[in-house]
Amino acid sequence: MLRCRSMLLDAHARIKETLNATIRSLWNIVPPDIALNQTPKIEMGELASPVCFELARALKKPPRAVAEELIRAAGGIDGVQKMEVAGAGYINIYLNRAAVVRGGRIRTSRAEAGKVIVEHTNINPNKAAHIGHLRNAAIGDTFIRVLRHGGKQVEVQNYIDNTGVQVADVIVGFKYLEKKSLSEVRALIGDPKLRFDYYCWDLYAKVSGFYEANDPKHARRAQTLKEMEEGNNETAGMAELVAMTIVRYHLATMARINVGYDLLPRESDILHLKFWEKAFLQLRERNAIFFETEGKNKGCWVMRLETEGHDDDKIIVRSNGTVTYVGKDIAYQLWKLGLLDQDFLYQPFDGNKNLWVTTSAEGQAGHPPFGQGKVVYNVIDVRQSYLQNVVHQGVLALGYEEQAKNSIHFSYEVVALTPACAEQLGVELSDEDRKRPHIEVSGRKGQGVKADDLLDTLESEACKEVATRNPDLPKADVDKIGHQIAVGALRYFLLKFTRNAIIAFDFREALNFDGETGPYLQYATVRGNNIVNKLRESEPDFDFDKAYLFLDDPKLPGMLDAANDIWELLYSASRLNEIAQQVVSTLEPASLAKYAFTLAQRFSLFYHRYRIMSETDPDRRLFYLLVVEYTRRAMTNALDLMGIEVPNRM
RNA sequence: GCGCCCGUAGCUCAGCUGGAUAGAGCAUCGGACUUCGAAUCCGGUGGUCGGGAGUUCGAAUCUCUCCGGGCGCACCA
Repeated sequence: MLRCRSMLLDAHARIKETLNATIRSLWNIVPPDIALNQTPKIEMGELASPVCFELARALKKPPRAVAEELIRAAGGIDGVQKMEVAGAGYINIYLNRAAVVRGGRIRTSRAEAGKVIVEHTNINPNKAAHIGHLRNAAIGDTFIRVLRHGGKQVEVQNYIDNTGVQVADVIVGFKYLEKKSLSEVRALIGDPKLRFDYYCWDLYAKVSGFYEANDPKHARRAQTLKEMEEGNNETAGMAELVAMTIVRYHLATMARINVGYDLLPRESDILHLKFWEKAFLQLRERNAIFFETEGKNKGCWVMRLETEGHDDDKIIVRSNGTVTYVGKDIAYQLWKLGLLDQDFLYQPFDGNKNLWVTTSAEGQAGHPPFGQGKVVYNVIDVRQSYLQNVVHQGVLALGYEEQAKNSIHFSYEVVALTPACAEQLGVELSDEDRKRPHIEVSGRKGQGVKADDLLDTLESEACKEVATRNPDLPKADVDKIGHQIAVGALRYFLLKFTRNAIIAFDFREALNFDGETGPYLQYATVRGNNIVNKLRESEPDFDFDKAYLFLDDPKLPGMLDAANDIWELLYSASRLNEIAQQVVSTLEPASLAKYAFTLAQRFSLFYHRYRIMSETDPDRRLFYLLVVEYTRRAMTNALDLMGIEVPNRM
């Protein structure tokens, strides 16, 4: 039997099992899948199964008659108060309300065997981060929080492509466009008045123009890449310095929105430690790649994809012997899955023992075991589906079917700009462009919203609000709360869209703090906390354990049955684990965001409708307090899973 | 040309493996602060779910087709 960690999920399993067994014994047929849906209204029970519609056909009886018979034969189920026939033949299931609420206080989350590796962020270290990168990080970080909540052991990797074309392009900019030496670049980095990642953002945008005018064949890029790969020269030194400096900016930016990592694997180390050679031997031995002796790909090692013909062959090793990005990614993927006979060396990053970086020079002992993932998630936008598929095929071609299945591309759509927003940022648009639903951001052209700029704006707007609402609050507190609200607004904004929706970014929408936004959820939680704080102030001797003890009070079931609106709130609060599990199985963090919003709405409704502190009936007052405690806890947990903090006040 | 994604209210989006009267937010109109804080709450307006056909007891959801839009398919990453 499945190991469930929630009273509700246990109940689901029991209901399905019972109905399944009853159908089998009653009619001697193989039961269809027992779907459990939500009812339209809480008064109709919590769960509904339409299974009798399907059974009616096989049994040639009306659905309602089938439902009657099935309910009678099923008998009682632990946690279920009653089952009823409803509508044209639904089975409506009414849970034992008190049992659900009592079960909600038990929280077990034992660690599960088998490590999960999640790779996210992966920004090319050649310029400042933009909103697209924030979406990736928000999705990836929320996902790892949900996995950990479910008891999974998770390792977070942020891959650093420090020897790629994008870094090379910025180096070309420094060396040939600005004619700067390594020491001059170093001086630039040391200049406290200058944001080096922003500087590179602009420089990178100029490089395409430079190529057009001076180097149409991109010879300088090729030369730079070659020098970077060889190492031990000024170009390689500059690339290393530039890339790792920008990595530090990226980490600082992500830390602002509560995103962190366990390991930074670097492409340069994959090269120097010859991961590719190990992977190449495997691929060649298993005939996963072929040496092409004729045609357009003559002289290359190619991978044959599942499609017909040879036109779609993917080049893995170029005719000049260099490896493509996909080749290196296959090697990295094999390492993550524990299928490569080779490991990195590791060092703490900037002396931080909680964040490690790979190295090919001198490793340090005492690092955690990295890699060897049982399941690997790669959080990468949908435009890379084709390449991810090639990597997947590579793992499969080596015969690792199980590992290929557990190697998952967590894809999501990009962040674009509304035409109005693009123009606001100075992007020139044609009349055609203005009619389009969105304009793609382009790092190459320097078009886009920088992550830190957006965060700065959000923070200053939030601080303004906090200051006007709390005139006597010290500045340090205003800043702290403003920051928390800004992060709440941003992370919720990035999470509320389902992953295959393109976000058309717009400042007005992103800077909104009303309605379906992070601050709304934070506000509801703060209000809940304030009710408790207020009570502590006015009645210092009040014993809060009494509210929890009320769980076992014989009056609780009656009160729950009498108030459908309150029950709906508590039931909603009880579903967090169920939703978290759904996020993992569907790879859809947006459902957590939507859930948390609905919960906040119900909670807001509750504290408007009921006076808690001034309630004169002592039992009723305890009951309401229990509701506040129970719900604010669920809200806080839900927000935490999204990386959003609850301010002390707002 | 091949492949993937999208089309639901004026706008931005939800709608779980098909299920009961298609939901939110924004915008708009009208109400609610002397009682736990109005970043809130209550109510109104607003939808032939892109068109058509099919499967089904039942379709926004599945299949086909057409229309409209986005993205991918390099000896770039």
